[in-house]
Amino acid sequence: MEYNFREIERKWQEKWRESGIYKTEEDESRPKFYVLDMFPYPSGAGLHVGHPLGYIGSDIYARYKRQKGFNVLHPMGYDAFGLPAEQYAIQTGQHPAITTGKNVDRYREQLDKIGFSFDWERSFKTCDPDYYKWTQWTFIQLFNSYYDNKQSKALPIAELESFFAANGTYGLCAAETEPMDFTANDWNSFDERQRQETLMNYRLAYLADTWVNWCPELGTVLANDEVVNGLSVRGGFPVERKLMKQWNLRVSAYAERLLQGLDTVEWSDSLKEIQRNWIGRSEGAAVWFPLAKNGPADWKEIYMGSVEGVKSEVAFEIFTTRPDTIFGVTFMVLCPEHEMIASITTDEQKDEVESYVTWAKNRSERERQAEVKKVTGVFTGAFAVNPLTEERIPIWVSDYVLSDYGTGAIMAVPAHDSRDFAFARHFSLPIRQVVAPSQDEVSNPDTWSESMDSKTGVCVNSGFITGMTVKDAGKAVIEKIKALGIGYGTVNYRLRDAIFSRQRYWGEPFPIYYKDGMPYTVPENELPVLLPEVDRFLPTETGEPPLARAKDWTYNGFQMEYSTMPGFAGSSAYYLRYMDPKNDTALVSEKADKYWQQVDLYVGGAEHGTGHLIYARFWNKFLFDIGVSCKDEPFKKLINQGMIQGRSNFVYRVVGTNKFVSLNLKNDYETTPIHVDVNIVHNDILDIEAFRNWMPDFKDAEFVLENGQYVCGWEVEKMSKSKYNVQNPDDLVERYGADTLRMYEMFLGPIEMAKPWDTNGIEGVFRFLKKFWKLYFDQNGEFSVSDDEPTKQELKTLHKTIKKIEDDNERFSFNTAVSAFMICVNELQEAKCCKRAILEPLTVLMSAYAPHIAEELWSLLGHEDSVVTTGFPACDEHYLQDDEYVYPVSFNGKMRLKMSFPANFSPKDIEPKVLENPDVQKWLDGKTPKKIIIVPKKIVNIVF
RNA sequence: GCCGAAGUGGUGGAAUGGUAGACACGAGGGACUUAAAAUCCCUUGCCCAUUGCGGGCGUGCGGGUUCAAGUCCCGCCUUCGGUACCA
Repeated sequence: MEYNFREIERKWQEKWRESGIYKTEEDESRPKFYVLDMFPYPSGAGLHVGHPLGYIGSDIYARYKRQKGFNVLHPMGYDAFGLPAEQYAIQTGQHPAITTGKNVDRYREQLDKIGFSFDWERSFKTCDPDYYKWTQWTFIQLFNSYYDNKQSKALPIAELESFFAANGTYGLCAAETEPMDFTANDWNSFDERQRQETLMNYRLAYLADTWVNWCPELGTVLANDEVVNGLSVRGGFPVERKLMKQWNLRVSAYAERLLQGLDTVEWSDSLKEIQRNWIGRSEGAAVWFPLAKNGPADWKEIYMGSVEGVKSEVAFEIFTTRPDTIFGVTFMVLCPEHEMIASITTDEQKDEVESYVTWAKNRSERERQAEVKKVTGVFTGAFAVNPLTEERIPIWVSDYVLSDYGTGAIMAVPAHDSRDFAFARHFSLPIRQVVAPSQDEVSNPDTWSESMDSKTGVCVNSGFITGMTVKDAGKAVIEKIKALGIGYGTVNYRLRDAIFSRQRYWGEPFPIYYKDGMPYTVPENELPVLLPEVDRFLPTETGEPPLARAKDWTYNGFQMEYSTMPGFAGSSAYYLRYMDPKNDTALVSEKADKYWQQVDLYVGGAEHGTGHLIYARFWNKFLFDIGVSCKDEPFKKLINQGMIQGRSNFVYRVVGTNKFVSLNLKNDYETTPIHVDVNIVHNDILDIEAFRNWMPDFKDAEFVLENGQYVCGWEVEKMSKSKYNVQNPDDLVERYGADTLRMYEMFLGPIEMAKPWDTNGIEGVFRFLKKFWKLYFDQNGEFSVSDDEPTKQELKTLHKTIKKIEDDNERFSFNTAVSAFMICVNELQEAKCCKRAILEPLTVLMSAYAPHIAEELWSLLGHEDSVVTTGFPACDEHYLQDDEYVYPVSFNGKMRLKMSFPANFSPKDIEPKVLENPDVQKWLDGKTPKKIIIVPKKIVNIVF
């Protein structure tokens, strides 16, 4: 019987569906294991071969874990809200829900063909109201929480209200948008509006005027991770900065926990490092620099008392990571957005400062980034006082200081910071060296070509810290400013709060309405707030988001929020929902959460390192704080499948003709390379007939062949339609079957490595499966398996394979596992082994990789049950032992000959036998060896 | 610039510090066949020798540690990913 993969795969996929064999339930009697793939955004283009790479890997692991006795949760769903469906809706008028539905059906169809063991009963889309109800619910909890820095956790906002009523802000230690200062009496006399505005400064989901990345083309704001090089990730449109009232999530409150948590998860070092950089923790000091309004004489009075006593109208708070260089400060710089600029600028400088600030604020992100090296700035005419040297220093404004990091104001130390250096040189400001490699290596900074940014060395020209190492001096300065009450040691993070509003239609509506201009939440029992219908998916004429078009978009007569939530809202807790997807009283029941705990293995692309994987961790930590999730970290182990790049093929057209010349002859002509559809090229040989039919232009093409064939060139590029290098898995499944595709995708290389997609080797895997199939059939094609006792050699082959597959599965080395199967089948074929005792366990091993063929053979072997419910075979090491072992014998490390000894020989027994060997004697040539190194079962090395 | 990962045949890639190139593709040769497909066998890192053997060189480059280095250490080069005025 032939290996008819089409029939076999159709048959078993149907059986699995009918029997619901992959349905999962909580089962206290078995240990659990949760394997999750990053769910896909169902785009119109369907799945390409890059998608299943991770899914196949996780499916193999899930099946392997089931065989090992685990109760495996392995769900799949869709990240269905998002821009492409909406852009399509704008162009065609078709509702995004319809487009999304169609795409989801197509994805499902494609996924089903590959034979995954997903529990589809747990599936959902993020745009399902039953699901986004809980996204909205979580938002309400965020709105009603603040972050307590002492306990390092989120607490109910009501507790903050009681705190204010009793203490005002005195002793408060909470994450905040900006510092506030009021007493209990103040609070108690506040009206409702003032209280709401105050609380907004602390809520974890808060509304605030925010400098945002505004993308006019998309008509929406974007988060930092959605903007690359000043262009939107989706569409590549320019992005500008704009001050807008936006919802934000106080992700920054969790910066330290997000950083610490990385030490507790099993992720790749590179991905952890990406997140650490994104969080960007830096230790340093905050220092108050007073304004020298009336000269140095009166500034000291300002400092009577504590830091709290310093009035921000007369002093600037700066952040520095180099307090040790404070004696080298020669000027200060404020960001153009700094609120004190207007009040300090002198009359003479007013016009110049105003025009600079206007210019700087209107510069687009892209312009700003393109001109990073260009130094711009303006002097305010005002001076500050360096609190340690009592010197007057000029205050400048420049856009190299960012408004949203630190305090938007810096002390400039041009000698030891490259940006300050460039600025000082450009505007001829003084540069003073305060750090040197050693006391006597001081030089004239005017002769320097760059600043000395090194954080090693000793302080010079630095008052009381002169002579100290940089490290000690930093500590000493912090002590000093603390004692003086003008500053303190502190930590700053690069991680910003996440902007949470999108002025788009196709997203979760906010459960928020406005009363007297203040936002209030819709009661939880009225969730979900359904996405309303609109006539068009565009902003209104007055520039309001599309939801403003909805009829009667109100709650009890109050206007609802017009923005919707961003894509990451729906993807931030979906892994929790899979634990209990049908629950309509909770995001996840306590019971389900206690059982499944967290994702044990998460598989997906590293491109989500600074987006989804930060947001989901934040979201989960919050849910942990409020008792919804029992684990602080959502994803215990993470595997990043490498990106699949495209492998493009080219034909070479002779310039000005319709003649195409084969790769190795092209140097004889003047040619232009043209992308050719990879689907009409096999092993780099062009299917000429198919090429002629591919495009009308090529109908009458002529060819210059080599050896009767047209050889195409190739290059690794991004997979894209325009490069004709997209391969969709359906074609391969149709041609070779799902089992071949599964094994081939694994065979390509290590799952974590980026690699070009290349079908050139798929024949080999297909041949292997045919060979595997043939082991079970005799020459006449009849199924024929013998019950004879296997030989020692056959048992060795089997158990070697069991051990190897187990090891490889555990370390996700699926490519070497496929090779191990090939070796095994080759050996069995050579031995003409068709014994049940060997083939049965092999079938079970194979079932994780090629489940359809394994099921078919399992049933032919006479089993009633399914192979996927059968346990992983045990390896008996006894069969792996050799009677005899071949030692490579080397001289001074160079291999010369091989000798075999009984496996149980000890080094002591081997040594004399080696020396007796005539070849060894020849090599020794009468000399006595200095040393003989014998590593059992490894090598004999003679040193002389 | 900074951070991270990786450089091995014509190609994808194997190698707990111990015979580098497993396994596969491709290529060349052969068997079967009227023929093709399918299948099977042999060769295949480079160079020299080739009647048989055999010998030399080889894991991006330069050093080092070791009896022994693709693997460990130091210094470079290249490629890919992340990030980028983050004070």
